[in-house]
Amino acid sequence: MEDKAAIKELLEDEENPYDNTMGSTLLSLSLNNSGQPLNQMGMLRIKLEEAKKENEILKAMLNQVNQHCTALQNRILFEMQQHQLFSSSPRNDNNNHDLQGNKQDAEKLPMLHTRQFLNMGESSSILDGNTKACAIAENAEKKMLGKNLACDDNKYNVEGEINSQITSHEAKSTEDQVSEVTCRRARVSIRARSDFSSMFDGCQWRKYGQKTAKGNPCPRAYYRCSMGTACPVQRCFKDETVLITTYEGNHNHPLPPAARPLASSTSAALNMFLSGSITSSHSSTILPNSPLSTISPSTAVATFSQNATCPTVTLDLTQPNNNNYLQFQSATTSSQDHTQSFFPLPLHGNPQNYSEGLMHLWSKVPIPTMLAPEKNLALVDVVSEAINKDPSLKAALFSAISSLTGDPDQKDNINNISQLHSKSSGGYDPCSKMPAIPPIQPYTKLI
DNA sequence: CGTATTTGACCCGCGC
DNA sequence: GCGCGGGTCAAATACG
Repeated sequence: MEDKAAIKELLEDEENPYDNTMGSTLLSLSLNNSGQPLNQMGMLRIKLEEAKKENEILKAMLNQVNQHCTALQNRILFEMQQHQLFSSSPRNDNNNHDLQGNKQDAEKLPMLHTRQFLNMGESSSILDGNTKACAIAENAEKKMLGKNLACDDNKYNVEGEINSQITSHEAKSTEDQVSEVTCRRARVSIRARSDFSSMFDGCQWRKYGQKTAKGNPCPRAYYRCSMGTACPVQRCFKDETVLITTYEGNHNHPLPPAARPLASSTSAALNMFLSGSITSSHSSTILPNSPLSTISPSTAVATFSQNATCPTVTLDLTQPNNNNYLQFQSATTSSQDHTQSFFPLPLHGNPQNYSEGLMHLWSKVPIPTMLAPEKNLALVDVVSEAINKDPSLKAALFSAISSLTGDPDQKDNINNISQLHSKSSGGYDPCSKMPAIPPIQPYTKLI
């Protein structure tokens, strides 16, 4: 019994890496079991190893589930859009080729941002706060790709990979490393009209400063994500008539459902940009089979800028839009150190979980009833109503989900979702639709 | 009383 | 080298 209790205690410590009591536990074991310390210690070590392996397996399973979830969200969105194109456009036959391509594109996209999401709890905690490691890894990546990309700590999935990048780089000259230390994390900037002084995106933010930028009467507020201990993600608001929200860094904790879609969309854009899919040399649409090829150009643009310090994606949602995609144009400015690219990017995620801020994104979806900004949240109801009214759409969704998950019960889930929102089609109540946010962990000040 | 926000001071990178 | 401005710190204050 005593051994079992000791093993249990050890396993509990293993499950809670932040509880640094392992040393004292081992010490007490060696004292309490002085009669047969070696045998029992050996057994405990074996069981500890087994527990570690099981933990790794569970982590991998969790990652896989997350990946499927994101892929599913994209697939649903794509199927809905495909259905809309087929039902509304007289040129359906001519678009088949495009749509096939779009399907492929839509299936590729989850790979990008899902990878970034999975990285959040793994690589960012290693790299964040270690600018040198970031710069070193970045340089190795630059060499590998042969492109002059800015720093992106999102690309390094495992610690071993990071270490190998660092090791391979150690032969570099010191002055190169110094020049790379100035590299900063990639940023995503979102411009949206809002009556609110901040943007509800599903995360908890703690304000730590405010400055009045020169030439701008409106102050700029600085926030840090307070959902995880020392989460490196930061953002600032430029509180104008158009709310500008800039994000920097990666979360080092699991995101709440409401925060995933927005982060997913923006990270996908960043990944496309940083992986070299978009360069300043592009002068036309990168995804030739995108729905954009059949739709007139949109005026909602996302600007990719790669200045001297960090790459930035700016999603401008202040312009009227007429399709499901943000229009990323591709252009090169006259400035040598500031190139811009524009690119079509599908919006990801489940509108059910979208918060107010993300509804600015969804307000750009070309659904006639979504014209009034104050009715942005009604999109959820519109979608659910569409699912309810159109059996073919529901069947398409079911087919898409089943093909991904192999779970026939997903049909019930679709029904549940659509029924849920058909019931809530009354007044607009942002609070009631705000997703549940996990308890906030105590704020830890960054050093 | 604990937590969040405010706000002036400070640090540091960058341009001239 | 110096000044400017963006970003951060931390004490004071507000709030629940």
